[in-house]
Amino acid sequence: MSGSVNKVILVGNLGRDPEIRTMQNGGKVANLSIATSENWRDRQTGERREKTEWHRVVVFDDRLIDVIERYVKKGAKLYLEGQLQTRKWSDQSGQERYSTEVVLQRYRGEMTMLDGRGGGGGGDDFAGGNYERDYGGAPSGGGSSGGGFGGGNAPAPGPGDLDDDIPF
Amino acid sequence: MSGSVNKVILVGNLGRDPEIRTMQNGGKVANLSIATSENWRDRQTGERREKTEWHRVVVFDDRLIDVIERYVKKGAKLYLEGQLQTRKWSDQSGQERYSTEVVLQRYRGEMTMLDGRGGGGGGDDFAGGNYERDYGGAPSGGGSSGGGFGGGNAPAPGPGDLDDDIPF
Amino acid sequence: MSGSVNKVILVGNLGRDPEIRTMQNGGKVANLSIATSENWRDRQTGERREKTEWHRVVVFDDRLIDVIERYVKKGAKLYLEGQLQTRKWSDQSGQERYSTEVVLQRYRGEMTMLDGRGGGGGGDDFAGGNYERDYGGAPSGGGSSGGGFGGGNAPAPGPGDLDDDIPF
Amino acid sequence: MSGSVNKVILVGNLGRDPEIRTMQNGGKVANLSIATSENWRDRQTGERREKTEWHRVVVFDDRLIDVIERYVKKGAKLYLEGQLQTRKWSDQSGQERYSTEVVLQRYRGEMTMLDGRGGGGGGDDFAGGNYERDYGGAPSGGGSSGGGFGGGNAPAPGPGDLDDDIPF
DNA sequence: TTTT
DNA sequence: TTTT
Repeated sequence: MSGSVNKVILVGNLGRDPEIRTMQNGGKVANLSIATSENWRDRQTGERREKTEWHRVVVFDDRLIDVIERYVKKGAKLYLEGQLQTRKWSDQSGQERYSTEVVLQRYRGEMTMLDGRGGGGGGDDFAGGNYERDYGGAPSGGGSSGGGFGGGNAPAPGPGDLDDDIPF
Repeated sequence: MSGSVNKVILVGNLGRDPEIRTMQNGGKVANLSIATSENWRDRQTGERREKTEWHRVVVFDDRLIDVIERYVKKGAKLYLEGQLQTRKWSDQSGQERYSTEVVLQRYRGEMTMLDGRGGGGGGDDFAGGNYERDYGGAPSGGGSSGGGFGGGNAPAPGPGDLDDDIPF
Repeated sequence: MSGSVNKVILVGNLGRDPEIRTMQNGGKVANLSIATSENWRDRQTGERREKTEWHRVVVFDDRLIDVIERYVKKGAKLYLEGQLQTRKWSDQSGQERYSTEVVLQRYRGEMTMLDGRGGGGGGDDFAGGNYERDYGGAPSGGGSSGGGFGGGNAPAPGPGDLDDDIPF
Repeated sequence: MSGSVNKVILVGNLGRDPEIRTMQNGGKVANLSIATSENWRDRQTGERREKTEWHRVVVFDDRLIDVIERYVKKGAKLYLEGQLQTRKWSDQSGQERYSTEVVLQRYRGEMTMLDGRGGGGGGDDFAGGNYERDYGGAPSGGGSSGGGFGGGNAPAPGPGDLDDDIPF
């Protein structure tokens, strides 16, 4: 189908350490179990209640997996963006089962660490967060610049040279 | 847990008409089956391929369900925003099964119709789309207004009085 | 227009304490200045670079503002979800100026605190994050439940009773 | 900063044809003007009101610009995902001005056409929507597969072979 | 102005 | 300037 979007955004904490395996083709897969929860006051009883939801997350992006291996542990708080996928599998008795996962693939998912962790180790090429934004190349060309829409846009200032003094 | 986010955004088409039921408590539930898909060219074979993903969507918001009943049919293209929920149930043989759904609840979900449909049937209080933004009350208070951040913000212009002539 | 979506999602840190004012109508407004940034390695020079973007955020939701007043300080990391709005104003010389802001209104915005802070000050009815999910009422009715789609959905288990033992 | 997210999601219609220019470096830039709006009933007067918001969108991704050149015209409905950027410029009188835009860069933005248009012309490599998902390569490896989390995940079924018969 |  |  054309014209579709399939996007999941999660912020939550890992319930256990990531599980990382190598596939036959040499690629890696990381499985994460992440919890989100919500609190509310019960209208009837006035009591405070909480409901936790657990999400299966599967990462197929080797660069993200590098970061996961180095920095992501049980308890870590993550921002994750991926796609919903339901896959069929057969249980031990041969019955068809379905499992729905949040899948992160290269260029189709993002991961950002939200606690201070990371950065600790000598990892030169990863400074403690937001790996996704680091895939290479300048993030921009950024400057559409120029004044009016359709006016002569400027040369392309490049990131880092224009927004350090916004007055608010 | 505090500090969590659980959000799903889907744009896709309904694979069948919505199924709407009334619960014991009088509330309604709508079940939608929505497809998203992606296309890509296979690097090996050079062939074009497509993969369709089906999503179970459950709506608990009576206002959205009103709209669904009136305007949403098989084939309709929708923007949906909800939360991931996995629930346990027992199959006929007593085995535990899990099902993951995208759940829209009041104030915790959005639905917008993306084809021209709707609006057709004299519906005064719904003009063909974006029901979510219609929950009542002015959408704004809108005007933070005033010039500088922290400067004296103005009275609150209210929606509709300021953006009809943006020069781009 | 029908069929439109206007959504901004930010995760970043406050560059200064929130500014909160009371409007003529008695409602409150909070102004936040939040930074996001991205890092990348320059392909030419091989140097690491960073670009910071500052965002004006305006909150019109008194419940969120209560939380902000109590818990949100300079340096705090927040998840914010709101809408883009551009408003016109006149500078001291009478010139028309435009300012674009991320606006959070009630039921049309979310805020979640992402650092351990909050919860500190005896606040019984707010436990350190995710205020948005706390607007009242059970978050669910949650249980579509039942087995098959269209099958007889169950009574509505309610949050909190089903997902503490998902086996993954 | 590490740990930040800067994301804008828009669904709306183009108010005019895209403006496409070639930069000095040979890259292209597309400027789009897209409208979103919301409707609500005024609580005081009971009247229906509508507020339209206009957004400046700047696209730096040549692949998306190819699609825009071929298929995107005034009136087109689009799903767009990009980042907020505010840039400084000087007006004719030398005054500093700021302009906030939604910027789509390669691998950091998405665009999906939401009306039936496109696909018309012989465009073999683009079938009428969702260009973003077409960047190349299989979208997956898709199959984490296997039964349990941490259990031996299967070979990687690949997209397209498993979900045409999900029973809901 | 934040943060790492 | 769009769209309904």
